[in-house]
Amino acid sequence: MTAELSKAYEPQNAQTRWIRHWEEQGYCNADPHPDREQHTIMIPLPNVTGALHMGHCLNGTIQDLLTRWRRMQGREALWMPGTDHAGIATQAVVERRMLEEEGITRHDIGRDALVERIWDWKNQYEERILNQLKQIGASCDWRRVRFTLDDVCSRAVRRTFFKMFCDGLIYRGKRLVNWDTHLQTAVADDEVFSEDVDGHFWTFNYPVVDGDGNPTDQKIRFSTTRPETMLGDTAVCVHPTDERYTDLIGRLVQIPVNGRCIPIIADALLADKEKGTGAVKVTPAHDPNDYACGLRNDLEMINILNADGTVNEDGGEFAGLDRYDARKAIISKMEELGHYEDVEDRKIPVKHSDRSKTPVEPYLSDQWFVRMDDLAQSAMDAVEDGRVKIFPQRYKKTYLDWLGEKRDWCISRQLWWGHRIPVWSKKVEDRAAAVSELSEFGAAAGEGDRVTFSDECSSTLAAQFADGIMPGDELLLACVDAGNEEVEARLAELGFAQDPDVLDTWFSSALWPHATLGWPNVDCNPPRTDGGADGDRNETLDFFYPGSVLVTSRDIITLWVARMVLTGLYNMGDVPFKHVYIHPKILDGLGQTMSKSKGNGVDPLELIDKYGTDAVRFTISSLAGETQDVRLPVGYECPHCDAVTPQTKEHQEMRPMGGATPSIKCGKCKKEFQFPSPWFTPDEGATVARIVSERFEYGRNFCNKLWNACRFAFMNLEGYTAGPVSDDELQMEDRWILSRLSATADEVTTQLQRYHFDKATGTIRDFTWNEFCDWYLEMIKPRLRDDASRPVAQRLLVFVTDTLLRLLHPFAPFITEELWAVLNELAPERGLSEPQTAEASAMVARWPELEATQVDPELETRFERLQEVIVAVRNVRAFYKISPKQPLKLFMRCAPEVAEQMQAVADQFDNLSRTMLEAAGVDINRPGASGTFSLNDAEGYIPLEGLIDTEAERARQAEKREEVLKHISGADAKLSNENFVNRAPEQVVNDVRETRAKLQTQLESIDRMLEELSAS
RNA sequence: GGACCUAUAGCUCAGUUGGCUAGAGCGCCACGUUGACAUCGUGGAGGUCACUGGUUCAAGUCCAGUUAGGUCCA
Repeated sequence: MTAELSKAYEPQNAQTRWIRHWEEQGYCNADPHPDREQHTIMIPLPNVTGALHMGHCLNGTIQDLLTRWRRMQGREALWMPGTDHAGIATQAVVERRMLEEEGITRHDIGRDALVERIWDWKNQYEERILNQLKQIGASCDWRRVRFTLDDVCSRAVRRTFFKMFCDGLIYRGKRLVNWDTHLQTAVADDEVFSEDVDGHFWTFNYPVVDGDGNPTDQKIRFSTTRPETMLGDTAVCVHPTDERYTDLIGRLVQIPVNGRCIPIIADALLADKEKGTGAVKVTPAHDPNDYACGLRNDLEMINILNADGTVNEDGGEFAGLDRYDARKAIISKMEELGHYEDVEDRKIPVKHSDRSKTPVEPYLSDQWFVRMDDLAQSAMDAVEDGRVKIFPQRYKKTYLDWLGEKRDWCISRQLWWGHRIPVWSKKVEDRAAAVSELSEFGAAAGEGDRVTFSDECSSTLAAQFADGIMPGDELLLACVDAGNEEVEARLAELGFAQDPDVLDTWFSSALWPHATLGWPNVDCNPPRTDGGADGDRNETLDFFYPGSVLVTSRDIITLWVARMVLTGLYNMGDVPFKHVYIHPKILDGLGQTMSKSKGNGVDPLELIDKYGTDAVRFTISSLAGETQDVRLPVGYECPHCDAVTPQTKEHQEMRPMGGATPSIKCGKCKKEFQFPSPWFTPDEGATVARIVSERFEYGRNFCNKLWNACRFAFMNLEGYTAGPVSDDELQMEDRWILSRLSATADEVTTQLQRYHFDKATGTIRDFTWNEFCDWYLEMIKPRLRDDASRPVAQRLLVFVTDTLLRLLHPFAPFITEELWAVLNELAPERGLSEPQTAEASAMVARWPELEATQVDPELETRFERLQEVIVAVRNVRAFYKISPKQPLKLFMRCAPEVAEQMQAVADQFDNLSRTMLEAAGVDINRPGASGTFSLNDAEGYIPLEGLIDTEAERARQAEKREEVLKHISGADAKLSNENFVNRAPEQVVNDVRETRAKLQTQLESIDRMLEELSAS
């Protein structure tokens, strides 16, 4: 039976079919299987703000590669999929869209309506993201898809919060945050970027007053870029050793615009004698440095802003003004009062919110915190003692440095989208009355700031007293565990109000590795399909936790990896994963990180459409090693003429202006076309360019090569029978390919274990292309045409193809399945020693573990000599422009044992270079008019009567001679250096001597040839 | 300000613990198409390993500094 494959692999069709097939067969599913080793990967949950880009594609490809590889090794391999709600990012995207398209803000529609809109957005993008993952071939257990805001994850969040609250790890406190006045929320430090803007540097003075507030004749000068903060100044600060001001320290100044008197203090950390006047105003509630200074010097902290950036009631006559209007008003007031001195233009670095792109204000507000000291320490210990290993190792430092700071974790966000903080609070008039009010939930008692409950209630409710927002106020905070809606309702009836804030997204993502497996529930989701049942333990969690490896990018080592370790240890008592592989980041052609927010993200489906999934995966894995970044220039393929326009920054930033969808003019055919962008959707029916990237031709070409190698093999399997092949039936090329195949399988396995995907990919590509295709297939062609030798050649061919497809499956799942299916038809039974029926699908085939004894270095060396001779002959042929079809004769001068080897493979000289080996031995001399070549231990002559160009040949050899001489002098320099000979390891010295000898042989044979050429 | 990374062929990148004549893919040049593959084959050209010092018998590789770029944390 023979089958003829199409001339080229058609990816799209195969992809659709196999995705469906895998899902139907349930190959991607993983269930507890106590007699098997487990392999667990938790996806670094992509957020639902937008579609995945090539960075995610790299991330996903690697996880799938590992999962498929481990599955083939017989592990119960779980890859858990899901997405992240990404609190602020998603809310910001939806709000921005809403404003752009409808001109409304969240305050126009209210909390519930906004949240509903965000759920719609989430549903849309979750679907798109999961589809993208499926299209890249992700073999996730799709039954287990989780979302950080779903019921299962929410329960884990509630339980963790409750547990931490009970353990005293959660507290409420004031903190200077980056306040986004547009979105009216705090944004984290990593959600802020700094940008230089044109600003001003004003100089003012404050009059020094006496104890009664009466002016003296002194004044103190200072400069500021934000005059409006004057309203919140609570000190003026100078350097303690600044002689200009020594006598003023401890005196008072009056703020002219509101009349408040504030002290002049000395603080070496804040004031700088060299800068400006040496004096600075201090606004602790509105500047990070001033805040620190305020804490050091116990200064009053006056908040002068409302959440929307307008001046609050503490601003007196300026109350209600926007901060920038207030700035103008204050400047003119100061001028009017005679305290204005000077202004200069200056570039000022201003922090902007990454979410709204508006300037943030440092803002003092109430926030919730997790105490990090012990938690952080536990996570540091886990990495220090190797329970968690980070690859590449250098990232260990990033992790430890960050955790080492043990900064308390601010977990509250003033948003509407996220896990609502499960705390209800009420103002307290009388502690005893407040405690007794809670007694209806179970015997309650006050103990310091904490309220304790009797046992039956302690798993439901926890409470503590805390300071309220206004000075002197006291609050009772009640935290409720999940699943106690009746308690929540009753608290509301008692006048308790739930905290309006939501939790930081990372709080829920930190729980991902155990929450997705069902913690703290005992029933697992989905239910077991193997007839087993979970009893009072969650077997799924028990079996799959802890995970094997986390695959992620370096920028979230601190945000996420560290926190997962810490919550894993806290909730589960064990680390969430044993290994962390940090992969390179994908940069665009301009060297910037590819990101959802920059608009330079390339949808992998674009490239998959052009090159096929396997090509994209293969290329991507060839890029993933220990390096930090990978540059991926892309271009737009003109839909009219196919010319490629490289993507520029302008393209990335183009947005619809005045309603018109942006387009690009092709440089070649001058026609316009639209293009895909994260910022907008091209017009219906418009001609849209495809995104392409030359780099993926690497993978596409490889797939084509593999396809055609198999096509060739399949065309030659007519009459194939399975059967054992004994050692003495093997030809030299068979032994060689088996040796190389074993070495390759071993190397690929080793490199995968090390997370060196680039090397694994390179190894298997080199084998396939440079060894299997270039040499082995060529060498067995004559045998496949010959009835007597065909059966064994076919068995070898089938065996090597089979092994190759297994090795390639994790890298290129679709094409290998496609080829595997055909191979199964043509040669269902295969194997060299004991042929067996092959597995139904490559995905569930066993990973090759070949005998190391098949690696035969001595044979490989002999084979290399054969290759060298053939290349040398081809070289001569090319040099003299002799047609590949014209037969040549070859004479070789070499040692007897080499001659013997050459004679043994003489057929292959004919097969591979159309050359008859006429004679070989020590006494061979150059026939007249011959082309020549010299190798380390042999020289060859090819009679070229009538074709030889003596001058050209002499020049060619002379050039070669120069090169050899250069290397000889290099070797001589070493060998004549006594220090080298005496101090370098013997092995190294011997190697150089050996090289020197080979070079000498080469030189001698070149000289002899030159001599003969001169004679002829 | 602190930390990490990168700089090797025209382009994108490999190059273990220092040690044989620094490699690959793409691109380029020449030749080649009736039998697996032009998404290909054969052959070839192309590099002062960013710069300056240092350590060493020996440096692309180690150390210090400089320059340029990227990133994280303040």
